[in-house]
Amino acid sequence: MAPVFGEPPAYVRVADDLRRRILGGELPPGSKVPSRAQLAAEYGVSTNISLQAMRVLTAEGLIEGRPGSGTYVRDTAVMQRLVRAWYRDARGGSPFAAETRAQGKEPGWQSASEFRVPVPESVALRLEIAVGEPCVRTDYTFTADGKPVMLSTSWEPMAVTGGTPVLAPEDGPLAGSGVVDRMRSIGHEIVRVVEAVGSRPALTVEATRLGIAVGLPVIAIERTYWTAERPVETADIVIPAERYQVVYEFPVGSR
Amino acid sequence: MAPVFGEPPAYVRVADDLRRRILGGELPPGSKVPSRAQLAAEYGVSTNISLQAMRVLTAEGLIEGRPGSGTYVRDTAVMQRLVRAWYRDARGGSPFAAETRAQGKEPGWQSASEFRVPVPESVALRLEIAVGEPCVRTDYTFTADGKPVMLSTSWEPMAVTGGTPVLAPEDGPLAGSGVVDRMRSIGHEIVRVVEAVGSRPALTVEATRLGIAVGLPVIAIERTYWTAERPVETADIVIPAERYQVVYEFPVGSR
DNA sequence: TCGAATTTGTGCGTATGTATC
DNA sequence: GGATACATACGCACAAATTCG
Repeated sequence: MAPVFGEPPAYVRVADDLRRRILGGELPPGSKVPSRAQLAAEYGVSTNISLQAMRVLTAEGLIEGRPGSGTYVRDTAVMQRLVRAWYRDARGGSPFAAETRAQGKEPGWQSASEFRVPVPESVALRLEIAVGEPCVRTDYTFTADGKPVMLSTSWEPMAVTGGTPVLAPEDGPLAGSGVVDRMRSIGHEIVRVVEAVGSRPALTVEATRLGIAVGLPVIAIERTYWTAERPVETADIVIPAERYQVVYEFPVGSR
Repeated sequence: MAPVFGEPPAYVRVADDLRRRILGGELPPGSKVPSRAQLAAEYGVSTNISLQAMRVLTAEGLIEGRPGSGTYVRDTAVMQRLVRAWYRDARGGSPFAAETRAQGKEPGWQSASEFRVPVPESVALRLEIAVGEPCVRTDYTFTADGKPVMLSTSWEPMAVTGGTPVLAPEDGPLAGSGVVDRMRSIGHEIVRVVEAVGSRPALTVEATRLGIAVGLPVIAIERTYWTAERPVETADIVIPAERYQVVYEFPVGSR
């Protein structure tokens, strides 16, 4: 049948109705979606239309096909929350550990630093330094109960930390402390943090480290710590979007 | 030809190679992608495989078909920022307008309210009310220079605003003001806001309203305003992730 | 100006392989 | 082993839009 001008294509019609049935609770999570043949009969279309409609819902993450078995409504993943409250850094210490323990999971992380790394342009702009300036780059993998939940790549100009005991975040007297404490110990008082939150498909390297499929959306946060004068640290933080929300909380009305 | 076990399907192979050519610069933004017939000849597959491969890349937002003309590599959009600073709501007024003007664009919005809507479970949990309680639901479409940039669906319990002049956000003496001002005028002092930021593929209805392809990632924010006692408003905010970052800024170190 | 060719978008029927029950 | 279901793949057809001679 040729598409009819002026109304949505058949596969969109079927997808929309299936979505309505799923979101409306008629087809709860875990339940089996009618097979292609059944859908074709129900809606008076060919099985290829059922297929196309199901592909749309699969791309939306609503359903999941299991060959030979059937197509099922995906479980509404219990969203974990990563809290980034306004008061978070005010207390010092490493934010991630406290957050994770508060949710009853055991935090952990691995990190590795590289020194005198020439800073790439995108990072140089954020740190307000010249392209190629030497920096300390530190790669983190954060885990909760042993499973990776967050990646972070941190950049600090050698001009700031060079020759100090806190040159490498994982060494020295303040190992494991947050950026705020480390910077304060060498005379840089951090007064604000800016987080730019975006979302994009996971790169191959990120997907591997996080144990997810390539191309699934991740939440990408560009975080920059500022003293009164200048940015002193910036980091690219990557979180699998499917499992996590990032929660910001701040006060209102104190004027 | 039947799929060969152990290696990726033909349409994935074609999609992967096309993606490589696009990201590698061989096919720059704006350039024309080979037609279905050309691709089929190039890769030795049927035109349906070309079609399926192109559908994958379309879903990823890399290419865009123009009927009768061809398929083109999409322009890499410039990333705009939506600022949600800690001090934002402290000043009153509508946050979106000021933010947008600050970036040199003309803000606008349409809204429509519906009354005595029984609240669905997901929203009831956030508002800490019983499922089915009557609420005012308001749908917003926010625009910058006439182009839609943000959707929002707001929920307010009738138990809070019923019988007051600010029942509908777009009517009354404080039309166009922010939630904080409207609530204060009826004796509810908002003291904090919580925003849970996630990312997921766009639903069809959202993609249509935002003018993006279905399935492209959107940033989904669940925002809830709290008085000292209870949540009084919650909203689902949807922003195309491709074009926007959401920026949070807050102070550090005042302890 | 008009019509033919091209291209995308949509839709149907069929065949085959593999997984599950 | 057989029935069912999903995933992949091909060939064909047609409508609408664009392009070009």
